[in-house]
Amino acid sequence: MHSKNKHEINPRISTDCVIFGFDFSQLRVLLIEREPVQNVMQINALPGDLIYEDEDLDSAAGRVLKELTGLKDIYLEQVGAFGDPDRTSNPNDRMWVEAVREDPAARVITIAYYSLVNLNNYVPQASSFAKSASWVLVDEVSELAFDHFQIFQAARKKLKDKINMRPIGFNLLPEKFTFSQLHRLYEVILGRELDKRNFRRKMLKLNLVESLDEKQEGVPHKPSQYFKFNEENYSKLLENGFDGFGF
Amino acid sequence: MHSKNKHEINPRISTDCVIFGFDFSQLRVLLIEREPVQNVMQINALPGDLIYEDEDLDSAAGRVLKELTGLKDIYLEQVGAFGDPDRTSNPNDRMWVEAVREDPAARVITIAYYSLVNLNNYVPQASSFAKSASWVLVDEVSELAFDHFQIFQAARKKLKDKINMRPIGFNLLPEKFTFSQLHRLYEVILGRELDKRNFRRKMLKLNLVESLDEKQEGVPHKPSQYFKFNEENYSKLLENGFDGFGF
DNA sequence: ACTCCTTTGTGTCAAAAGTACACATTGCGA
DNA sequence: TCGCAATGTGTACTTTTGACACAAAGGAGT
Repeated sequence: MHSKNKHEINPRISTDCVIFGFDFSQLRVLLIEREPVQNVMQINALPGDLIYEDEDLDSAAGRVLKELTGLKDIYLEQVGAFGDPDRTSNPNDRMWVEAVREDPAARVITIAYYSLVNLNNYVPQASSFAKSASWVLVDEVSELAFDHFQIFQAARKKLKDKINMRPIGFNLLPEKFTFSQLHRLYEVILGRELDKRNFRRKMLKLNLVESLDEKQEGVPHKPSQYFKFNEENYSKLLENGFDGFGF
Repeated sequence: MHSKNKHEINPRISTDCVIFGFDFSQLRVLLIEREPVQNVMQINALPGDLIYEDEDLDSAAGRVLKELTGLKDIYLEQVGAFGDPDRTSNPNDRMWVEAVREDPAARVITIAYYSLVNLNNYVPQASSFAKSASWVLVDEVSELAFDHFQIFQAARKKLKDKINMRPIGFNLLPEKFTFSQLHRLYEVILGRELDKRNFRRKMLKLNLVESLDEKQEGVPHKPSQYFKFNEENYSKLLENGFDGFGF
């Protein structure tokens, strides 16, 4: 008749963060190694941990990320919930959970978040149960703990969809940047080449970047103009419901 | 050092379904009324309930939907996780939870799913703790239980984004349909008018619909041609990575 | 000072897609 | 047979896309 029945579960909720970092040449993702536990093979993992009782999901993700990697004030967006009952089927994962968790048998459902940041602005500092935290090239990510690889892939897809839906955010970009850097960003995320001239034309029409009276210096080639974002136009565009780039 | 600490939570996981139904003139959403509980004001809710221990999230959503409304075999897609700690702050909701749940104080985190179906193919049959289940016009949805209104809005936005990304699925459409019906579908979901001729041109170019040798009968005006979906072309399009309609 | 190297920055043209718009056709019903 | 209501169609114009190549700037090495 209603939900009072023996099937009710008693799960744990965790949150995992997929932080993409871009240094204007390559796309990386922030991974941790966990503190060693006897007999458990070292394997990379997304920064993630159980959430607290009175914490909303978004805050929990921010806190966990900070605790494990030192990164803070990052705008996180939800990827979704992941929670196969056999999420902890890998023996390594199970041993780790048994060593670390109060209730290792409990089922865990995780809410994943992602973000894209300027890699140079964030230097990860491992703490809590993270032994190390570092930026790994996305193309070199292989085995990850639990279902983290699946989560990583989902986040990557979401990032790709997103860049076509909304102009890339300010959080990512340095104060000033060159067009080539912006160009590379799009190529890396979309995973394909974009014609230089067509890219420039399209981007300029959006009026989201404007050129500064400043050029690169000390480069052994024609110096490029620096640009900055126009935050005002960006807000306007978002208000009016931006409908996609279509690169 | 690690996550063995008193903050760990002991939450419940539920799933809520936002099923949009279209009858080729209006867009509706499937809502239930819960069995009355003393002193609890009747209020609409999304069909949703706690999940079982060994159930993956997707299956749980399907099961819950079927239990409450009789609808089954509906392709559900995840909207996301919702779980403000004060989700049950409304007194009505709290009373209802106290009457119905084993552990009414437990925090609940819900994973929301959505779908779009042909309203005429699904006749809801309330059961379990649902007193009634019915299709409500989306524009007439007002107060809902818990954070269901927020979930509903998120799902609606997702649907809108989606229709621009992927051609509308077969699950929705009857065997045969007219172009006007298809046209109306897009208008209703996008919430704006689309030029009839341009819509037809664009849709035909996709090769997803083909005309049957059959016309409407008995209508007091020029009868329209019937069309059907071309499932083969649809699959092909999805494989090749369809990039959006842009209506 | 000259040459080389590397990266920047720019324009055009043809094809495709988008947008706006009006009128004849069909079949029923009165 | 006239009216009504919805279907179905084409064209002209504008905008966007996509492909494509070469001169310009500045440092580095000789």
